[in-house]
Amino acid sequence: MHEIHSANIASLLLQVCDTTVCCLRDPTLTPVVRIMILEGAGRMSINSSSNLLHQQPSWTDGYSTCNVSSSFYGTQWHEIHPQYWTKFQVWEWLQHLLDTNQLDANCIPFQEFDINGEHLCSMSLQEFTQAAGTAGQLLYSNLQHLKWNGQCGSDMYQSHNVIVKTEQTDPSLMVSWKEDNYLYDSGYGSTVELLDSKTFCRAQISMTTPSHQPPDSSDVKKTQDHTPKSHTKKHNPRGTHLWEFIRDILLNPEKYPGLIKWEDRSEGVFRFLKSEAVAQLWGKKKNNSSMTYEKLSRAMRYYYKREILERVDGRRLVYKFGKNARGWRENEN
DNA sequence: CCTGGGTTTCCTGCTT
DNA sequence: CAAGCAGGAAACCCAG
Repeated sequence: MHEIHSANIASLLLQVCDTTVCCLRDPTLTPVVRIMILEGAGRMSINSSSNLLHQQPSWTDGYSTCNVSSSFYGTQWHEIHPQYWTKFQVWEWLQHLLDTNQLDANCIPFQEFDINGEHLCSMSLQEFTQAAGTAGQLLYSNLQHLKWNGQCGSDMYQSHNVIVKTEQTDPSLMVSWKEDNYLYDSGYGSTVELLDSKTFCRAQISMTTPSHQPPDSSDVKKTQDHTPKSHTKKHNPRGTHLWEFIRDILLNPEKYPGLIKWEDRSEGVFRFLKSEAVAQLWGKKKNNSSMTYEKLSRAMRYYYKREILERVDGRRLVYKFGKNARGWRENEN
């Protein structure tokens, strides 16, 4: 594996070319110039077998304040220009868009995006629409923003530029649904209403250009009147929930291979391979060095009652996602 | 300050 | 015997 974490990348680049890093940290540089610098760094890369795509330094310090937890500890997609994303980072970006907009996993066919950042950046709006339907517009718009602004504005990923109209007409039903499905709050500062996957699949998405969006007079504002501050976020005190953390490991096996594996992908059955390592990773995420699998598993067992997990009798270290766990299916319908 | 959600910690007893 | 499971109880943290 060519896993190189951001800290390693920074030190690597410092060794290779201090000036490159310094240049990249210059906030006055435009993304285009940063790309040129990166390309230069790529030409002077350490050895030809190293994968340049894994050696990108931060391309904007602005991202450092962005609390994006969908990719947890490695080089994060938002730290580098989309042009240099790996396939995995493309998927992370897609996942983040799903999370922040509370979209359902089946709204974006990940298999259509088994491509790297370079390929992604070359795609036209039409190609995005072909690949991802109505969600393609969202992807395209967001990518353009990333390509040319590279800002991690608190709302740039989110719904201020998306109108979602559903067929769900009974407000009481919607309220009921929201009460029953509070679980999938990713904690990313999502500003959209929670959407049932089935509801969303019938949804219409229409796009407006963020830069042309009047701040207070649009339908969008009426439909999605949730600035990050005003949004009444469901409780998620410490970022990603444990079950989401577990799910993300399962969905990103290349990131942390050999920790957890699917036993039955379609049924959502999975098994801990390195239980203590997962616990330590979870503890690291929570700044809790004393986390153990025993404690983690207690938290896991609490999910049974909430039907986020189902019991798997007689099998050690085996769990199964329940009906309230979302985002783990390959094709959620 | 209070409350509730989501853990975290500790524990006992049981099973593999 | 160790490791894991089950679940009660209480504490803790944090956002609303």
